Amino acid sequence: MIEKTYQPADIEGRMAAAWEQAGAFKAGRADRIDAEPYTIVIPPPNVTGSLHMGHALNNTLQDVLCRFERMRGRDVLWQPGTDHAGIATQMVVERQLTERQEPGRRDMGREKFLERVWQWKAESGGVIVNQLKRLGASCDWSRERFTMDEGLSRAVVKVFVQLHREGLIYKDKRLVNWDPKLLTAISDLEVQQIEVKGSLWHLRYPLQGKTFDPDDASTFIVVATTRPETMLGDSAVAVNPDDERYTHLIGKQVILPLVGRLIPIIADEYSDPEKGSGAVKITPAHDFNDFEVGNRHGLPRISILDIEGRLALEDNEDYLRGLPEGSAQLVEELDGMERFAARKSIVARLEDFGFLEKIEPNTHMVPHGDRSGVVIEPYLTDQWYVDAKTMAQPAIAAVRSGATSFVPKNWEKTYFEWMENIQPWCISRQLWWGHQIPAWYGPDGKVFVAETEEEAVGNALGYYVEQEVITEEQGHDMALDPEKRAGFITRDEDVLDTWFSSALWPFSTLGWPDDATDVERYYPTNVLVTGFDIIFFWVARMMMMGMHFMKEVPFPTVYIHALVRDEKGAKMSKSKGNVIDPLHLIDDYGADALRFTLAAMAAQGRDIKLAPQRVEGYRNFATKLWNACRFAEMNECFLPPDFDPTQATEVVNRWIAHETARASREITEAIEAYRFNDAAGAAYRFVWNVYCDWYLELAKPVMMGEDSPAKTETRAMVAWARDEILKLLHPFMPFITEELWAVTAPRSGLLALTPWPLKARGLSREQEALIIATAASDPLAAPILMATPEPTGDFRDDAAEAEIGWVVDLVTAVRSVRAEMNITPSTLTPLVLAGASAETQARAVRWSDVIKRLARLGEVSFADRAPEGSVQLLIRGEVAALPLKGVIDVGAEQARLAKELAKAEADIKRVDAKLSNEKFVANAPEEIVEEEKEKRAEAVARKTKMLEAMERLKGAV
RNA sequence: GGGCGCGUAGCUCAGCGGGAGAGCACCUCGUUGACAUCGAGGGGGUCACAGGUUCGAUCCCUGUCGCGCCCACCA
Repeated sequence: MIEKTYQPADIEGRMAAAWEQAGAFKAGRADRIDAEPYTIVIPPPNVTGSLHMGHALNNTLQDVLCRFERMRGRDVLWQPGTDHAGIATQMVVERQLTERQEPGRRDMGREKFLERVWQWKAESGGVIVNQLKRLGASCDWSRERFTMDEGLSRAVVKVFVQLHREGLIYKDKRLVNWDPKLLTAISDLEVQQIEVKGSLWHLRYPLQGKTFDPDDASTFIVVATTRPETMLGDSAVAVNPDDERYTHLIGKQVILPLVGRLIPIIADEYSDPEKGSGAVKITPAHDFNDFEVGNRHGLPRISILDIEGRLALEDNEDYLRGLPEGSAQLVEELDGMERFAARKSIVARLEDFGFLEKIEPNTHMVPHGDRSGVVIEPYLTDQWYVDAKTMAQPAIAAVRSGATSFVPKNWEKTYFEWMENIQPWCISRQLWWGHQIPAWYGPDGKVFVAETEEEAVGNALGYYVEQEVITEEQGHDMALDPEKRAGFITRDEDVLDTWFSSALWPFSTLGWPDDATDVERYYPTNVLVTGFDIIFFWVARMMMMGMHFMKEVPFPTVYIHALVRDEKGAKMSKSKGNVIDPLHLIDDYGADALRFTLAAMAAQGRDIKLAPQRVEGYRNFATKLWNACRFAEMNECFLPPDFDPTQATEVVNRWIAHETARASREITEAIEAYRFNDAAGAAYRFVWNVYCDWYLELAKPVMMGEDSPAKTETRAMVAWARDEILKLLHPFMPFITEELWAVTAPRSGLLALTPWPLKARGLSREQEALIIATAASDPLAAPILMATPEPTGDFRDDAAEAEIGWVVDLVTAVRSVRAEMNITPSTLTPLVLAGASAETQARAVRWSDVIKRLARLGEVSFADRAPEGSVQLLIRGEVAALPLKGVIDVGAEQARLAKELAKAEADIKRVDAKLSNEKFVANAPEEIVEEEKEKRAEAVARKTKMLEAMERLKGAV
């Protein structure tokens, strides 16, 4: 029994439980052991995450594909899991500690802190998973993984060690993007360039050997900078070798103001005569470009900041080296000063001594940490890097060759652009939460990388024994006792970038490197579904790692979907307060409505501007479906087990079978091509505008009538088409369809596991017959293929389409004219078919009940000519007349006819213009020309009928 | 500075070489036996602008204007 009203919240919980209980989404089910696998790995959401609109879209699309392929009999593995999200998670837990006024991370110590994070994960890490379940995601939840699982951690270590051995991971001291708030290095991708209104300070650097005079430009050189505080670390001034203003100064020295250090004026192409003063200060330790210049000229790197971005001058050997007497005072005054305060202070001092020439307003891009939001400091440290340039080569080639392709294709350009200009990937992070780098150091800083501590320590001790740093006996003791080697062999404290483990996701989740069984069966995956915002972060890196370790692309297709924005097109963000919470939408309208909305809007573009009203509209669609099923139930529509829709005899039934097959094909082809919006649109139109608006209405008179073979057949067909609809909609609206599936008939299994409409699989008649025959003799395949008897005949029926088309046209035209003429619904108007063909007359008789009901007609009769004073309609070339003498306003009808006539004449004129154009006739394809000729004939006929109608109307006056 | 994309009905968006579509909103009518979360009918668009290609352009090409996004170390 179907409930009277559709209440999503009620059924969603029940259906989710039913799927869970049946193990419906488990990969490798016994009944599919011989089936072809279909694999998708979920883009793992952060454990700290909660479902936002992007997740909702992303997972809806994946779920549509998975449910679709599952119904087509594939062994679907949708691999779920979450990402440990290093920085984000650590921040969450640290915030929690602060809120609870507990000791901070550093006070607590690494081990304790990590315990706390795991504890937090156990308590709160499951939130997003449950939210995905609410959305209806048909993942194999029994296989849920986490990037810091034991198995995945082993994969990380193995990959690190192997890449290190191959020289593709190395340690290097160079400038990194340093986050002075989070106190860690971050990768280029985690840096956001933000436009900032700042200043350009022009500073005077006195030339050595001249007496500095602010009013005498020959005594100094002007450099322009946006970061005056870094001048403390300057080690040169660069000018362009071709810049004639400065050529005479090349090789001379300047005295660094305030500091007193002598630094050279060098010639370097980097200096752009157009920019600033044409002379630029070089600070190799605090600027990426200057670093390069410094390397070219062998300049010292003078780092003047500490990890928190404060001036660090005292005890700073690099800074103090070569400074004149008397510089101690400055060091004392400035040491420990925060960088922006230092900027002010230094500018003030420069101004005091006349070293500041001018300040110009200057808007420029300033790097910010995407997590911390603070200004990133280029900072000189030791970090681990992946040789991304080398690893990118096979990944680029794979896309070039088409082994992997992007949908839509234009994203490949973005991919190539980035991959071909890729920089070394900084993978070490000064955090605690993450995969600790498997590297150990000896007392001289030598690195030992190995998969286990045991191995690394063994190697290290062996080495130091050999080097006679320690005795064999000492080495033996240290090998056995961690305490004894403490301080001698130490492990690298740092952890890896979160994306390092994510890059392995397509194979690490399948058991690599421990167990190859699932890797063999499910790798490579079939498609990756994701947003363009993580092409670089994730897709590119999976391609690199997949190519390197699996020697095969991780996925042949990357489907890039849009980003969800708010109604005005702004990116949703908490700070803007424009976030639409998908869970609220689910509460208000149901998960099915939300899913359908997202699928319907998933046209391949850049972004989706979501208006909540859309969701309401699709909730109404679900209600419509619900009520259509109730209607079938009320009319005792059941599907007999041996029913064959292709063998129907009633025209209306043949017609709906034909239309259903057409819709199935459309939907199937659209999903196969990742045109989710087309698939959803086709389903929507079929269910509402074909099945509900016409088929059920046309079927009503038969179903309300006496029992008859026609009634029996119609009941069966109503049920058959309904079942097909439930199948076709299931990938988009799994909950409501599963519920309706269960309550509309006794079923042997879940809709989620029911075969997709077979005719829609694009198989030939012979192939289908073969499958059906195989299924009959193969018990394993039976549950999949035999659940529904498959049709034996052909669905296509042009005659039925023509006949129902006539009915639809007639009813629509009559309704339209009735509305225009303001005829009240209670007035039943007679219908006279004038000069109707035998075929039309037969149709009119067959459909008399229906057209009377739907068009509010009285008697239906035939005549040679339309009665005088009647409204005359043209239905498929023949006249249908409504004798409304006295009822209608003749003037209005005249106007209506005149309008129709004018339209017909305009049509003729337009077509004639084409057909009389020799070039058109000569150049246009034949079928187009034929089409135009047909149009002309039709328009001429229409014109004739209109003229006649006007004559008849005159007669009435 | 490079790259990508968008400007189609009041709003949100499809379409993309042969007379423009949907949902919502709007107007009129409707308690007809699944559904008022509904039904019937209707109004509303020189498809940003200007050139070009073509027999034919909303669709292809070029340019202009407006908007958005991504990448980039430019003082």
